[in-house]
Amino acid sequence: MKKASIKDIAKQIGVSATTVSIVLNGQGKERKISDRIIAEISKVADQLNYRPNQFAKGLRTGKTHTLGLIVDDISNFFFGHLARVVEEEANKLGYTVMFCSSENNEGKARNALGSLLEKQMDGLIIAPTSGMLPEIEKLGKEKKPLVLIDRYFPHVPGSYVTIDNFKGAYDSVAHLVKQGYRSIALVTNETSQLQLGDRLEGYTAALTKHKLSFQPRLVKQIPFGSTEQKTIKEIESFVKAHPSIDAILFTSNNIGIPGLESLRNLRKQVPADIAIVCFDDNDLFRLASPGITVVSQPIKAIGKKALDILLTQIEGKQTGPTHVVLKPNLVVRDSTPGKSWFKTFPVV
Amino acid sequence: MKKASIKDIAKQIGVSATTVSIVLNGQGKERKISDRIIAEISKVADQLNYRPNQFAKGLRTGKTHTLGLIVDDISNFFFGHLARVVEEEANKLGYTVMFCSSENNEGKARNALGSLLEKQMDGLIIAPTSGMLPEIEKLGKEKKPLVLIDRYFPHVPGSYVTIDNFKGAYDSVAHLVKQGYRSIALVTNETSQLQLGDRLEGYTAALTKHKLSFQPRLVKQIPFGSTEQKTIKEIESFVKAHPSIDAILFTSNNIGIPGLESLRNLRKQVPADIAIVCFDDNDLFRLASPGITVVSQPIKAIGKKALDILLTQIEGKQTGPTHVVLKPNLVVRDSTPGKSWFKTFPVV
DNA sequence: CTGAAAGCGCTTACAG
DNA sequence: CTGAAAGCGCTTACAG
Repeated sequence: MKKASIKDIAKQIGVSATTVSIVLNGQGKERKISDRIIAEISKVADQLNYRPNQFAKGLRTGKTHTLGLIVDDISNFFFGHLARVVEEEANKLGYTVMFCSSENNEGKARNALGSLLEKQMDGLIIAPTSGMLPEIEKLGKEKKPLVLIDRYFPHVPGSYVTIDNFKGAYDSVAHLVKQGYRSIALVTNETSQLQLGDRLEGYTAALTKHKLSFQPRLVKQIPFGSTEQKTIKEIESFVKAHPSIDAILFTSNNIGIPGLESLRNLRKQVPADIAIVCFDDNDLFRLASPGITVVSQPIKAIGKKALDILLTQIEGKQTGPTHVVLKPNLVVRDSTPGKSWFKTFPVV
Repeated sequence: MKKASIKDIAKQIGVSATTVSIVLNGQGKERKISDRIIAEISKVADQLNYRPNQFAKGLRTGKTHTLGLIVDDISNFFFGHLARVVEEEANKLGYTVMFCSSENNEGKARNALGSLLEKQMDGLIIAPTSGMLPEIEKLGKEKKPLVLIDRYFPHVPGSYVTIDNFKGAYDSVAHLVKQGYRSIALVTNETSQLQLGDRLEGYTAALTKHKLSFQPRLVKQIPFGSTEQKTIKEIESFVKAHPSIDAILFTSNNIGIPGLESLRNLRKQVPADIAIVCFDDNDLFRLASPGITVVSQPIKAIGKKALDILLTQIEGKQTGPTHVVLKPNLVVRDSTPGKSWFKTFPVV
């Protein structure tokens, strides 16, 4: 059984393709096609299991009703959930979305972008890698509907949705200081990526503000693309090398989750030996005991907002770039109980 | 700057669209186009930032090099990681993939399928909902390249990749019995879905085999689509209503993760009060203390195998339906220590 | 060595 | 009330 086309329907009824197209697009009444023909077309379309070819349609109309989303890793909690809300909202509006994972790898990111562009996406939501700068600039010049998420390029015009990363880190450190921790380390991926750079700045600013000196040796950077095993090992040696550390701020799940394993391998107790704060919430952090204190991002709001802005652009109502910076939320749990806690409940 | 087409390139050089098409498809040498023209076409294509319109290409050739994947929920650990390996493998082979979440909701599933079909996917990988039966049958008759994952329809011909769900449940229960548990409950979603039905059968078979009577009241079914809060509440009342329960087998993450919260709300200790086994591994189960014993699925193998089969079909080398049933892996952790454990390390 | 022409499945002025 | 014709951006026999 071959796929039915509009012509097949037309032929079978003895009517023109034009008429079929009009009826199938719901303009039958409006264009005053006779009720008999409308009914017949609908019936035959059903029988033949007709499905419009969106390619042909898109070729003709220039709209594909498909959006592209490039994230670091779709299997990651933050991006997986973000993808989910983008998909859900987009579906409600009649769009479908195509996801790609960049793995923070320039080559993959470029390929993903290229293929989404060739597939004529109506618009793009991108968590860009650093190397994407030229492509993003080019897209801006071509007026391609586009919104960046999670990070952006400060000097490139264009819309984006992020959180206040500086504040997220600042608040975390302030919280740790208040709880009595004094030797606070930062473990992060490459801080060349804007949001991680901002988190580093928030960290140092909070230290300074609280009269704790910023010590570069307490900042550990782990390159993107390191395997999980390698990350675990690196964090282990880092922690071993700095026994003074009493608290760690991890700047993302893909650092913080291996980080927990490192601590376990080292038989360091959380929070008795080391307190923990991590960016981005997930099931593990929420339900583990101890629960992990996190800087939680408003995932739903980020996804919805990004989609909103993108659709405004697609509909041509654009009025210059929109910048949205949402507030992160410090969720305090048992991994940062405060040093006084240990006096009340001494660890055996 | 408007998007450049093949004609724009042709016009600028004063050559035909045919020639440009040939060269851009790398058949320049073969078709003996002069080196000068080849060079010039490549140069201009670059300058104009030419990107072939895959729609037009697909319309003409009938191939889109795009695959569709329908899963329950892309933000779920199992399906997120599955999506990731399918994406990765597909990319290597020059395909991109379009994901949709069905939420185990018939309406959404149907919409997702419809839209993937309209978008002319070359092939489909689907974790089907029960109501999809007629559509799946129809696709089979149309010879659409298709492979089902996670579950299938026993009497519908077609390829699928699953694990041995019966064995997964059977082994879990056998393990629990060996550890000394005697009142083992099953908490699951609707068992009308094949893989869950198989898990229920494995559970009852193992009980019977070990001379423990199967007690229907110890099986709790929670409908798909229940909110997380509702699921938590339902499991709470279930556990409260059956104080004899000393172990629970959860048949999936979206039951087991809320299940952990229920137990925590009830102040039930794992494993001191209740032992736990859950289908599908994830970060939480692996890193929580106690670590949760799981039936782990070989996610990579499932994804790769499904893609393999799909591509064979797409390339027309099909030789009848292929059925792959992979072995699950029982990963024993601290949530099922065995009752003797408590004698050695009494719980305070 | 290169090009004219047809066609993939649609939509859209335009005409009657 | 309905249809013929052109065209979206490509590829592919076919011809010369």
